[in-house]
Amino acid sequence: MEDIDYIKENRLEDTGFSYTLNLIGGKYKMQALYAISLNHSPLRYNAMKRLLSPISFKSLTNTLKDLEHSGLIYRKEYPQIPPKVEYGLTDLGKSLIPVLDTICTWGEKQMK
Amino acid sequence: MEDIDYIKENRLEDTGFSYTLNLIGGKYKMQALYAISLNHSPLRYNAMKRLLSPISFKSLTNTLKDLEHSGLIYRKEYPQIPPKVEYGLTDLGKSLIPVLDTICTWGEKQMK
DNA sequence: TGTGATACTAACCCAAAGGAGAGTGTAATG
DNA sequence: CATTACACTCTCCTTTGGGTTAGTATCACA
Repeated sequence: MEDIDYIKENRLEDTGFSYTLNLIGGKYKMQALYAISLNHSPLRYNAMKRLLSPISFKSLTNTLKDLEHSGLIYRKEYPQIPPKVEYGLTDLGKSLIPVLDTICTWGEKQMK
Repeated sequence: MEDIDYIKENRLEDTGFSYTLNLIGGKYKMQALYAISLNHSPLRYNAMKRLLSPISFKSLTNTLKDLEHSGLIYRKEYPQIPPKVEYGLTDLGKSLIPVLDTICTWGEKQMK
């Protein structure tokens, strides 16, 4: 009984659930990924900012950094002036899109 | 161009995406739903607390209230002493389980 | 007799998330 | 000659989420 409770307690924290949410939980992470996906090609910083409006510089930068560190997006810098930076989905990031789709689809069904 | 940008800006906020996340975004909401689902029957308050440990009373209460107001779970009170209250999935809540499954499954795949 | 189980609520506090606004350097555009 | 665009960074401020602790009423059990 004690044992079972103990195991159960730790169960939920160890599901793929928390793992996934650690990567894409947060206010804008899923939206950022989805925005790139909908665009069918990499997005530049300011384009992202407009799409995720009313996101702030700070949040956008943090969001992109987190997603990059998680390996879900890549950052490509072009040595130009004025600067140009593109953010695109990695293979890992692409593998998440079906998941995001189910979230989006469920919501759309309920909205009407 | 202006028009397109304007439309695109508002797009992401109006997707089913944000709708869904407003309902199940947050630290424990998905876990709470998933816990009930895994249990295959309604859960009592303290049982939930143990499963979602280390959740606090306050967070659990808020989580349950929000989910109830969203129509994803129901609350059934038995007029007993000591009190007994059960929380179960509504049909709407059940319809979300497949979505939660995809999130969980993706995470499990990546964890190994 | 007193301890624990039940399902909470209320008051207070803290840390982290997020927003606002200014600044950077260069180059094309009006 | 001034403005705009680009991709940010930095500092300060506010908001929010969540934790901690204490307390409630009643009954069963040791």
